[in-house]
Amino acid sequence: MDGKPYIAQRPKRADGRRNYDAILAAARKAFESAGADASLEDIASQAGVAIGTLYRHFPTRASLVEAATRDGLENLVAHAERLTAGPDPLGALVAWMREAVVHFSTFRGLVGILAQSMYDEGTPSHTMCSAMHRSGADLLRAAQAAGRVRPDLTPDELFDLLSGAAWVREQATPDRDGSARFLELVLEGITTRD
Amino acid sequence: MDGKPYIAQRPKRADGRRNYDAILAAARKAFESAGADASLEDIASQAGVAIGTLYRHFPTRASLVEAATRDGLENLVAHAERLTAGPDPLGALVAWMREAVVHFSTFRGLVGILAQSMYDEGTPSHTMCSAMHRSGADLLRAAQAAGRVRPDLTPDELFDLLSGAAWVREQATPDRDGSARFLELVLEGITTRD
DNA sequence: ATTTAACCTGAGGCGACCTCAGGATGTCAA
DNA sequence: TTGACATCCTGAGGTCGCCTCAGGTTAAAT
Repeated sequence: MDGKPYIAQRPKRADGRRNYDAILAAARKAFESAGADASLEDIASQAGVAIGTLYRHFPTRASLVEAATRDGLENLVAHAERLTAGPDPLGALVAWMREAVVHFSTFRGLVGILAQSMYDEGTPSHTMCSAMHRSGADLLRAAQAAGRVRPDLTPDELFDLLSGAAWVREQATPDRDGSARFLELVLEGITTRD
Repeated sequence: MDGKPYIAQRPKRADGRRNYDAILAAARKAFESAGADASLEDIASQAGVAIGTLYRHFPTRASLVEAATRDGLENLVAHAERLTAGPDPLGALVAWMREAVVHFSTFRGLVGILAQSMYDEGTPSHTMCSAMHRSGADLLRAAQAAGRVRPDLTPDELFDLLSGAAWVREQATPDRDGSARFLELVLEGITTRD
């Protein structure tokens, strides 16, 4: 039905690159303070650019979100690769899960977009989500092979748990952030008894 | 600063009541199919009423959501009271949790509103949320007293877990609903070892 | 029948989204 | 240096949803 999902790529011309970067910086700031549904017109004007220019580089809101979060998620995947095949599979999985929850809740509304993208190809973030899925699955498999995590837990279920934790974190206020405890309780449920 | 939160109450005049009910019915339908951010103008026109009439009865979206979900949540609270002091505290808690997750995810976006209302007085749904909080806390306390649930779990944490499960359910597609498994894993984490 | 408080209407201002025709400009090759 | 052109930028304007309010209508009480 549709073509491949649009992935924003840095433009060739100097002014294009400048504006692309300015928009991305403004978007990161705006998303962080106003959530994923921040005003695109605000972002454009904050970047010192007309609204049409923003749409030129990022035809959809999802493509802008993808570009704004790509680096962080790439780091997450890279970190997973560094952790894989370490001496402590359970510790690696747990550390990675904690980190993932933080990245998933970079700003309000992100985790919903990622959860959507995880199983919906044709979404800008789908590529990165798939990579994360693989990373998480690898770490999970290793921890299961070591007998430290219940063997019937699937990667999909792992991501449901991570997403839930990230969502709770998203809802948190400065005085009330239950996400750390949330993850702790979840870990209690998925690790095997000593 | 502000007065008490607005709680929609059925109006006195016959035409007022008629419209109030029609709006509520239209809202329930719209929320179910389009989520909590359904168009209020659509709801009004679906109810055969001008937009001003909708705003007369429900000055804010939150007040309409509250009215649309009050019955269901009242049932949930009533059910909790029926379950309290039964012979099987853990079974009661688990049954109630399952039911709560279903109610929290009646439509897309609801659980976020409820999570917000839980700790924010001055919100239409706060009253009902507090009642639920008490209900859940009672069931939790009973299960803990029976030694079936870890004693360090607080009601706030219980609601974080429930909200997380409901959010996962909200994201689910017909072919992929991990919320039941989510709850199962969570229960594994909060129940005491046999 | 009169009165009146409750109720209803819908035009209109606002902000956000998104498109597109027309103009500006960097880049590259000659 | 100078075209030539593809890339890029602009911002007016159509659409939609939110919300208000001045003016008209009506149920219900006396």
